[in-house]
Amino acid sequence: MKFASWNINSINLRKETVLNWIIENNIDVLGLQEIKCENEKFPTKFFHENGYFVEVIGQKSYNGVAIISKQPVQLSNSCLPSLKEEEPQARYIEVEISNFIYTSIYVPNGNPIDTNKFSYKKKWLDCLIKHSNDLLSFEKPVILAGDFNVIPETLDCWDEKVWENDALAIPIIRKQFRTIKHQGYFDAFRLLNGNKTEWSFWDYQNGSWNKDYGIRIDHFLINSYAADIIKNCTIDKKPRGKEKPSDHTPIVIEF
DNA sequence: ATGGCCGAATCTTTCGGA
Repeated sequence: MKFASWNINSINLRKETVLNWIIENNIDVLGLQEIKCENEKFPTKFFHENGYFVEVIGQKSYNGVAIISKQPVQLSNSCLPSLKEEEPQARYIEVEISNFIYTSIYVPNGNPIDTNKFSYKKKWLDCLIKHSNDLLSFEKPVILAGDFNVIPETLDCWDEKVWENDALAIPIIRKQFRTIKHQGYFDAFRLLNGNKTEWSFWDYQNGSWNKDYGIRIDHFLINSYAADIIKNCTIDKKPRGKEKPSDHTPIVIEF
C-alpha cells in the first residue's frame, strides 16, 4: 500500500500532473494541500472519470486539502476537533482506509513571527498535538501526512543561518513538532533514511531550485503500528524539475 | 539570500505563500 502527500499549489493548474504522477508511481492514496479552490471548483469529475475517489475540504483562493484514492475512503474528520468552532481555514482532512488512519495536513506558515499569524500557527499546532495524542488510542496504523511548515532540525535545511529566526525553524515551533513525536510518533523519513539530507520544498524565488537551496518541511509522522510495517519512505524530487511545477515535491511512504 | 516567483481574485494590482 503506497501513500503520498503533495502541496500542489493549485489543483486546477496541475490536475493532469497529479493524475500522471499517481499512475506512474502506483500511488493508492494521495493527500493534497493548497488546492486553492472551493469544493465545487475541485476537478472531482476529472478524477472520477479516471477511476479515482475524491474527498475535498476546500475554500476560496487559499489553503484547502483533499484526498485522492483508488479505493473509497471514510471521512473521519474535516477539521481539527478542538478548533472546529472557530476555524475558518481548510487545513485538515482525516480518513480511514483499509485499517489505516490517514490525514492531509496543512499547518499555517506563521510568518512574520511578530504577528497574529505566528500565534495562530502555535495555537494550530497545540490543537494538532492534542488530536494526534487522541489518535493514539486507536490500535491501528496512523499516518499524519502533509505540509507541516516545520524544518525539524539543522540538517533539514540548506543553511541554518537563513532560517534561524523564521517561523519554520524557530525553537518554540520545533519544540511543538517534537512534542508530537514524544507522544508516540516517528518521523518516517528519518526512521528509514538516517541523516540523509533531502528537501521537499524549493522557493520559486532566488533560483533556489538550481542552487539546491531547499528545505524539508513535508513529513510523515507515523505511530508504532505503522512503524511496525513500514517498507520505505522517499522524497520524489523529479516533479519539482518539470515545467510549471509546484514549489513542493511529493513525499511517498510504503507499507 | 547580490537579485531573480507564482497563484487566485479584487484582475495592468493586491495579497499570501515560505
